Amino acid sequence: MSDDLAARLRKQGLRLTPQRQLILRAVEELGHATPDEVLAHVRSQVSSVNASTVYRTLEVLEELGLVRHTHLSDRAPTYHSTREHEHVHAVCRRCHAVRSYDPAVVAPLVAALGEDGFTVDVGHLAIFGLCADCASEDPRAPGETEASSARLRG
Amino acid sequence: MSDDLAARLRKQGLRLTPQRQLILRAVEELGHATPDEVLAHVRSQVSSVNASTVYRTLEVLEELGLVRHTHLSDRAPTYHSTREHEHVHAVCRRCHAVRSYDPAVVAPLVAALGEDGFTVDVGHLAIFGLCADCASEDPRAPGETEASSARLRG
DNA sequence: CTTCGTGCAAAATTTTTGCACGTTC
DNA sequence: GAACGTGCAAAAATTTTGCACGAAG
Repeated sequence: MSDDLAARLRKQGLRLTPQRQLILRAVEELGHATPDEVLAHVRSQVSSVNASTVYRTLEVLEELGLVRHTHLSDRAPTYHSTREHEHVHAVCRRCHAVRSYDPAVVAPLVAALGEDGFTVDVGHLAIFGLCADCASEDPRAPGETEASSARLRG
Repeated sequence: MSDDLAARLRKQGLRLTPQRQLILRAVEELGHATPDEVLAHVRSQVSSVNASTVYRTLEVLEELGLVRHTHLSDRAPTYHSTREHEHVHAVCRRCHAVRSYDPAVVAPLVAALGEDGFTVDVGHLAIFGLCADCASEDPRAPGETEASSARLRG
């Protein structure tokens, strides 16, 4: 974990700093978090950490292979630790719940595109749709988007 | 097509305007385009179209079901026409080429999550990875991100 | 003529960048 | 002590919003 961070940084001639440790830990603790959320989390522990440091650090951590990002919303990217087992994300458009699935669910997909020479980045996959709860609660016509439902609600 | 637009607009009490026609046509002609690209395309034909109109119109068109968006890059969303057959997008991290696949490739995935009550929005799916050309041209260690390769290159 | 849509300008977000200073190795 | 990292402030880039005027039905 943190040893991992220190080791990987050293191997690249980069330095171990409190910010880098805090930001990595924040990602691990939050599970899935946007740069903004990471910043807030880190700041709740230490006051003076800058947004630009978060952006720069998340980039470094991703290069080191310690975190990854996916797009779990139409907005900011969300980062997660690579210490978790690799997983596929499914996001409910309605309630925004995120469920993780075993990569096995996309094995056939990986195989199919693989025959075409395409190597799927499974960890980056974000699958949007409607979760069981939301589907039963309040069925809507298919094809509706988050935007449209927001507008119809508003 | 445009008739479709007129009809759907009318049904919602919305109005048919030249901007809406142009923007829809731009999306159809471009295949996959960001709001910015749509704006540029429209402006190449008619001078005075505003960015905010593009944003607002893409939202309306999506509500009408005439266009959809996915996230084919880490940045802006990209819109495509729903007149095309529904398809799954695979984007190469390296060369940014976008290939469309038949939804059949994700049928097992849809089935798997379906058993869990999750309804997959196939049209929104964006699969990242490495295409055949790029994989053979210049193999890299697995786990590398676009950011890291950019940095290593830079 | 009534309602809706657009352009414009300003604001709000989110992310990036340059630079001087402080820290790590 | 040399190189790297951070905070800060400013700049970019992207998207949203309020409003008055023009256009569609």
